[in-house]
Amino acid sequence: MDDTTKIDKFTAINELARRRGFFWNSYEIYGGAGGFVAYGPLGTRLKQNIENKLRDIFVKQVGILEMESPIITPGKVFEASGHVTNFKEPMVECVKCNKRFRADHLLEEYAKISSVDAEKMSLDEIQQALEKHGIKCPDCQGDFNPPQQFLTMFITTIGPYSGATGYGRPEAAQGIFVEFNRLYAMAREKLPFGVIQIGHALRNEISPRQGLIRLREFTICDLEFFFDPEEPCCRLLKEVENEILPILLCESRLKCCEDTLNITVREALDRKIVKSEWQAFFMAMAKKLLVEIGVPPEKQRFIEKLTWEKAHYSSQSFDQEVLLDRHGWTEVSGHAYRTDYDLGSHMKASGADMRVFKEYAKPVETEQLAVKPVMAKLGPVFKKEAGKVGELLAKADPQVVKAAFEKDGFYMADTYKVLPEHVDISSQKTVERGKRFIPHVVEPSFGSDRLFYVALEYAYGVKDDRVVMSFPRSIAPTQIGVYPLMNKDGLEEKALELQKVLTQEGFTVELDETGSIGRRYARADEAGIPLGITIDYDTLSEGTVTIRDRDSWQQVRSQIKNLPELLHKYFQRKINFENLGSLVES
RNA sequence: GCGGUCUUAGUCCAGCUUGGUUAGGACAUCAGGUUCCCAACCUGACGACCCGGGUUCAAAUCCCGGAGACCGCACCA
Repeated sequence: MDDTTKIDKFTAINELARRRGFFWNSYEIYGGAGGFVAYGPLGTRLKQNIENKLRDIFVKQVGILEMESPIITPGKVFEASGHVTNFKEPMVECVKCNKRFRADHLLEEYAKISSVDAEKMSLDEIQQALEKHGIKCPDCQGDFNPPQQFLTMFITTIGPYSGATGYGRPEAAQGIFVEFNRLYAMAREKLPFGVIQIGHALRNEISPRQGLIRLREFTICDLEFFFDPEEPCCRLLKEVENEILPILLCESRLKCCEDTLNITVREALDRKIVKSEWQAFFMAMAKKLLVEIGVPPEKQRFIEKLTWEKAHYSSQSFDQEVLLDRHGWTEVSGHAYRTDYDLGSHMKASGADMRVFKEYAKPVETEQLAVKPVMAKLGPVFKKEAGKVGELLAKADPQVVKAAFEKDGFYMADTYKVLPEHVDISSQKTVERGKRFIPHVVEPSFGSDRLFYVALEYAYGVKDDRVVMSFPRSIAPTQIGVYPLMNKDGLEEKALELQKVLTQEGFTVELDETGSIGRRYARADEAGIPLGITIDYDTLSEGTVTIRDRDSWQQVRSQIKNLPELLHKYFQRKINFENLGSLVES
């Protein structure tokens, strides 16, 4: 990676992206709209490859179930989940300098009202509190306008009636939670299991900036992993326990210290820095994912979220951050321990039972003394009062009743004198086969567009004044370029033939026959094509081709008939470039 | 939302101060020629003044409004 690039990478990449069709701002012909982007041919493939990498890791390797649910969501869902309350921010604006502040933050800071209390306050209450404590604009001491709510969810109407409020989902997670019962059935009613959803989400950001980093419409990858809080052990932990997690802890952050603690997954758990084994597992997997899309471990870290930074549902949160050239440390994934908050909320609001049944290893048999009123005896004695006496006896503590009989020969139920023959005191067996509980959830959540941008930035390099996009071979939007050295003598036909063969083998292949060979290599480098295969006169006479490596610009010579097998191995990372043929001396 | 800087072909930039014929260059793209293993060369083609309004005989240029971009502040569950 070239760290001495002169212009900043954000600018260079945005320019390259527009020129080569990775992505650009949407609606340009109408002047553009902030926070919306379009992906071009190269970008779409790269983004798909990154998302498929995520699928490969989580769906194929870990066995997470994938699902897809609607973006438009009935109001009730986000009322239950707490988003309608929490995605609203009370804001005040200074009449003098027009600066805007979070009203709840002002109350916390200047009136020492806790964030929990501040969140519960209505707009009127906030205004009264601001006046009562004489809070003015911290910048210019000006007065504030009345507080207003800013809702960061997109709101719409479902169907023709204005009563049916719908929201554009700000996360894909709720789409999973609301379908929990069916998904649990798909998982054959066994914990733990996870569900992932990759899809669009909408957040009406106040001012989206920074290109792909903050969008109003973006692709989110939410993975909800459900487990039994009494069995929090992660069966896959062994695979990652020695993986190093670079963590920036709350306590360091509060001291304004940026030093990360580099500890293994095992240590982080032992020292209770990460509370949940599964959360630690997913953090380790997230680190691996980023390495696979081209971000070296030393450019990654996890930052523990401070209490007031955490989402309303989260008990412990870490953000995975990647160091970017212009924006510094930037969040690419969030890891939240959502406990049973979401399922609990939906259960309460919808009335659906979202608990799971857990069978005990052995049924629990409990034997207890029970007082059973013998109504046949009670009736004649207490007449109309018999029912009431029966009730009193049923509620009484059997031990106390028994002791009273032994000591006094009778038991006083309220004012009624009960004799031993009026009741049956015997031990009763109850068998409990299991219990019902709400699973806990850990959630890794990735921003697909950010992963995409990060992949571009880390692939970006300059060699001999040429831009080379060194994507890892597993995510490169185009895998192979095929070039006839010249457009005559049958070289073109041979190239076309090879392209067809390789395409049928399942590779993404591009044929480029215009311009000098050097120009075509340069084009390919910019598009990040890892391998270039050139058809020359020796191809016609000896059946060999040259294969060029994007990053080293080295070439090897290989038999054309061996290509499919060699290339499959290369893209499966079983062999490296040097193994593709014999090195051509330059 | 505020303040600063900015917006001209696919991309990057010049022109604007001082209004005036056909808005200039580089790269990219396409066609033809030539060359043939790292952006060679020649000929040609394609292609732009962010939007709206105003001033003026005349606006890329001056004025007003809007949209968008970047930086800083604020916001980002």
